[in-house]
Amino acid sequence: MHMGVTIKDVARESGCSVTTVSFVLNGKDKNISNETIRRIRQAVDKLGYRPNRLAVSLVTKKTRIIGLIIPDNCNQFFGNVSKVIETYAWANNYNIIYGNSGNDGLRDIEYINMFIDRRTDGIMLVKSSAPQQETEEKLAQLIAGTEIPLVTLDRTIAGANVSSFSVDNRKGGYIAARHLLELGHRKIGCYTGPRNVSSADERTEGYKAALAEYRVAFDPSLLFEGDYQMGRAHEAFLHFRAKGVTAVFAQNDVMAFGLYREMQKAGLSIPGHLSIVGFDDNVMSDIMQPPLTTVRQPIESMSVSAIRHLILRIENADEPMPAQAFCFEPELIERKSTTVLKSERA
Amino acid sequence: MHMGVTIKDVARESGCSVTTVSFVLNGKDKNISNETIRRIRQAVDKLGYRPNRLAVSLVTKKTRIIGLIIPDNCNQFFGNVSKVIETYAWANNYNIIYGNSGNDGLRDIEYINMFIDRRTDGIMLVKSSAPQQETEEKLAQLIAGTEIPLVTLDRTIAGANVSSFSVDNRKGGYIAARHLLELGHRKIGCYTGPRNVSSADERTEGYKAALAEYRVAFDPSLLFEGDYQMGRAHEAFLHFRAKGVTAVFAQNDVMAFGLYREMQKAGLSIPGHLSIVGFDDNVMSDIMQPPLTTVRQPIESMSVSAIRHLILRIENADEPMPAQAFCFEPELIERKSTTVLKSERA
DNA sequence: ACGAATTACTATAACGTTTTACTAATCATT
DNA sequence: AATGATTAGTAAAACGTTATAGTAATTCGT
Repeated sequence: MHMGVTIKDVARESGCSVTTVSFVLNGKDKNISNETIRRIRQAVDKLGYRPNRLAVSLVTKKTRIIGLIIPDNCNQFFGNVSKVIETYAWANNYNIIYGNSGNDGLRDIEYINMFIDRRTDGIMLVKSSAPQQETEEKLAQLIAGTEIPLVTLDRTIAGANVSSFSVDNRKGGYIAARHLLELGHRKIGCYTGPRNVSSADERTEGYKAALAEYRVAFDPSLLFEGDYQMGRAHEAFLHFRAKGVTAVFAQNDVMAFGLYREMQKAGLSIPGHLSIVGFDDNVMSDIMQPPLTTVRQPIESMSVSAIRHLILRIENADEPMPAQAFCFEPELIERKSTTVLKSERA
Repeated sequence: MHMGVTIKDVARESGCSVTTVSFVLNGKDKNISNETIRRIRQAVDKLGYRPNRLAVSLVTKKTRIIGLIIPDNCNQFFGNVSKVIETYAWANNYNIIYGNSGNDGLRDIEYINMFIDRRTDGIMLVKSSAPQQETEEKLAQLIAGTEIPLVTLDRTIAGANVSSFSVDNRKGGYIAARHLLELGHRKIGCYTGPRNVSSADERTEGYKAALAEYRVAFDPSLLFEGDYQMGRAHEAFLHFRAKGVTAVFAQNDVMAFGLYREMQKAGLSIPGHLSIVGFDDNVMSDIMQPPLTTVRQPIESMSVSAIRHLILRIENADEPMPAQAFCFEPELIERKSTTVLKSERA
């Protein structure tokens, strides 16, 4: 019970050396008599001894801690990622130290340094958006310079040799836009994530590809740069109204919800006045009025694959595995927020 | 740059003892000549030395890690709590190891033991619901037996002498029910959180108090026990329909959203056919159609107070502070999901 | 000019484990 | 009866820091 019980106390209580105690506690008891084992276990129970993990880590050079960086735990998507990762880690005897970067690239770097200082066994990074060129380079350098296994999730780092796990964003953008095109829309707004964030850029690429396939000229003024949050929804709404679009592809559900709010305030109906397709398949998207048509990311399997891979790398540090980009299939979930274009605009 | 740089290397490089290096690195350099300081800093830079936090913690007996337990990071409310806590901790040079208990009381205990083993400086606990009597007692015992400062957030532990931070749930339940009563409703369903979870029980208490004040007899069959998630929404909906209630107080927003979904599926309107008031003021509640009337919890200030208090306790471990229950004011946010009772039922 | 105080350091014990290399006793083999 | 293998342990070094108690040289007060 008492806090400061050390292995020495157990040794004293059971009348043998700390070496022996350590051996039986770690299952290396081939050469220890049953009687001694019994005495030691008894002493452990009596004193309520639990090994100090700091001391263990110091000598074994393994902490069984994984560092996790996400932009913002309030965001459903990242909250979900974080939960899946922690749960899988826990089941495999790892714990998670986590940090919110707030989409500040410098924070990514600070957290990674902290993880290095704390000797975490691995790092799982969901990179911040809004990266300055310089910061991004520093990040890549920092990663290259450490031996701690690191994998990225959702967003990739330009010019870093690490394994990444993300949905096929290009394809996701493509199927979102194609869906709208098939419904007859031609003036399709694109409410993007932050520029220079791989996921957003790729979704925009896919959007363009679909336009091209349908021989619709790409009009850059139909893009509106968001931040994957709801903050700029009002400006986005104004912009799209001014441009007279009949549909918009919002690059995540949260921004789509922002548009819902603005449409409602303005007394406009979805999909009557505007068709909307989102991205993520947020839990709320099915409950919204109307239910949101969206591109589903397989968050759970992506996250599990990522953490499983990371642990694999940690535990097989000897055999070199080349960095790989793991790509997951997006899926269009058709609900009620999109409809065929009416010939006369509302 | 190289990983295994230790303080000894710095000592060698700068031509002085490790003691001296340690002193200047920790600002205890009153008695160190400027020249030596300069040489040491230079060596540190050259070698890219960063102290091993495990070793530091082992000797200082401080990890600057705080353990956080929440039921489920996917839940907006807990996700928000977790983010606020981590951000405040980070700003004060603490890091967070966190765990999802999945509302399993045994996990709470396992996590706490892990935190003890890892010598976290403090523990912030959002207790799991669904506690068995026995588990709850074990938890209280475990907490009583450790010297690590611990505070609870949102939910309190029966019979444990720890500081708690939560909204005045009783009052919250009261104002929710009173609002409905003022609108003329008399058959008011109560979609509760899990029984034996303090927050839920107290909200129900408040609901009863309001009924009493309006001289409406309390009917236990108007309660339906939920789990703060959306899972049982369908049964809840059926139950309330069968009972012919004209309004329901859902003890959190997520369950209210579940009701939204069911109402919509059934082609029924809110608040036309049913008035609903939620609890939490989830970010989505303003965006739902209709916007949800709900009882706001001041999540941010609750969480900040809790973590601030925890850190205070950690850093003033000597002066004994008695356990206190900190209570925060709920606030009714009136939106569009409630309306006056029409004399003829829909 | 002498002891006391100050300055600029350092050797070493601790923190709580794991692990390597060793010992001493018993057992089996020829 | 001597040799080798096995059994049942232990002493001590190592992990990378901090912190205590010290030393030797200089400065100061009177």
